[in-house]
Amino acid sequence: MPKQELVVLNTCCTPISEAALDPAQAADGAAVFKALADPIRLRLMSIIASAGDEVCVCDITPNFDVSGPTISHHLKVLREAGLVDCERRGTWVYYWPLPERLTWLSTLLSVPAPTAV
Amino acid sequence: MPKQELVVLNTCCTPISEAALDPAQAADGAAVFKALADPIRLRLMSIIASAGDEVCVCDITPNFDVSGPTISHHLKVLREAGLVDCERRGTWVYYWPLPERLTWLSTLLSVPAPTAV
DNA sequence: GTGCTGTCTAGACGTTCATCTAATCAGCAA
DNA sequence: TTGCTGATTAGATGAACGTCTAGACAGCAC
Repeated sequence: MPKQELVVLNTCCTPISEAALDPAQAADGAAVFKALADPIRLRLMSIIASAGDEVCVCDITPNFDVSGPTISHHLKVLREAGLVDCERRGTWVYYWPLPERLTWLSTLLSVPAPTAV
Repeated sequence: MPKQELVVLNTCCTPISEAALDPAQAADGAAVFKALADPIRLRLMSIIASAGDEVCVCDITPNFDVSGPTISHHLKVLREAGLVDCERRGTWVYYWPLPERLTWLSTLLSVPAPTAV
């Protein structure tokens, strides 16, 4: 696989309900959300993330009604967003999740328990 | 690890790392992520969510380099995604967050274990 | 009423995106 | 080598998106 250009990985870990983002943080976050802002990609991500193991592209594609190249394109978007990674082994290519990214987004959106104010 | 203290509220609340989404769930989720997939909207959301109170549009707009109508358009997108709501009072319009939506997304993306594997 | 301010709506314009087909690359087996 | 399969890349096309200007609307003050 060619080297992929990842968006800035770390930095922001304060929930948006606690502090507003500066423009650069917002750009980073929006870029990752954009990767999840497509029904097919979100479903791809959920399939890979829930597998508990790596998943072969050959097992993914039949679940969708779009062409193989389209799936490949969406997987590339997820890859470039740092949400998944992949490796070719022989004939097949396997994908697995990079959970740090999901955790980061989850933290970003988390809201303190709505207990007493 | 300490159980994540995120409030599980409504409808879809199984993290994608536990179960894959069906197409309908993916479409719902993607629609909300799309609302956050723009730098200006994500920053708007963070300003409103972090305010701890409602925010006047007149206090929001000066923070951005785009025109008033553009801000208005983005606020409408956030509104239609169920992320914020607003009310006109006299001359000014005030926005506040709807935290259930954020909680839902946060839960969706949460990763159960610190991924020891 | 007139005038002013704050916000939203309408329409246009250029860019970005999702999708397809066709072609290419990677690996395996005669 | 040739042939076949799985996956990605390249290029084209139509739809969706972000932004703008101009105009409309809501409310307040005079």
